[in-house]
Amino acid sequence: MEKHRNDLEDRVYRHHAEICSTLANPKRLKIINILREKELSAGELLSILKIPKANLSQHMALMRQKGIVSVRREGNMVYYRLARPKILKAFDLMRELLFEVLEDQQRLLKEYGRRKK
Amino acid sequence: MEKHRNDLEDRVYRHHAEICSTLANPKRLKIINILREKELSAGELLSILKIPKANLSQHMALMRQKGIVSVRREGNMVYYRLARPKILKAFDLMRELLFEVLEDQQRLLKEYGRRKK
DNA sequence: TTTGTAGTTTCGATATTTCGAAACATATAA
DNA sequence: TTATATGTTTCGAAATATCGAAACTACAAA
Repeated sequence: MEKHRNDLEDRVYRHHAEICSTLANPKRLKIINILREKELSAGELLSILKIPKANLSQHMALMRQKGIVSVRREGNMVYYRLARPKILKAFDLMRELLFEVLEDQQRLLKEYGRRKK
Repeated sequence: MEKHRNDLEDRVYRHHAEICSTLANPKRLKIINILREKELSAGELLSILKIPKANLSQHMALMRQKGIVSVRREGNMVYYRLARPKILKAFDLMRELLFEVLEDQQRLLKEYGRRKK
């Protein structure tokens, strides 16, 4: 009864970690940022990213499965778009966090340097 | 000259991915959530988490290195705290995103079920 | 039907992450 | 000093993630 709550809590943390993992890859982040403005076909993404199409397809399959992107078929082509606006909020927030950290580290390095070794 | 911009852009995406990776683990997320309210010593975290202390130390070292937590020594003990408020914004936003995705998936399952197989 | 275009899936090799065990470090107490 | 309490680091094994190559699928045009 208490155990169940913990199991549930742990499952939530695992899902939480999974959705973070989905963002934890440079190519996928780049794809998300490219899809920021408008939906694009796989081919259009390929011409921007210059990676093998099998690899793109793998990343897109993962993001589709995790609810990050949605798909629309039109004839031969497959169009991808971000599945929800919050993806971009997450992308932007994580990048802000990154810059905060980098600035802090810069600042620390300078202070340390000022102490003449 | 154009190459350099791309290299820089790719390096930013790699760093961006790294900071996402730091959140992409259930234990670390739990630790972040526990540190939401106040700083805690390693021992206090251990008594909540019930994991081996070497393992906790590994996670804390990683988060320290990535600028997620800060440390304060006091005698024997080491106190950890979140290094910046934006960590919690990120934690909360990612969890909201998770719930949005889960709700969507639930909804899809129901709609699909209504179609009688 | 055959061919071509656009994209996906599977397989196996490599790289990265996670974690327990054991050794190590550091500060306090006896 | 020696012992104890609190953490950390290193090492190697297991689990996960990434990716290229090749086979495969879906649709359209000839």
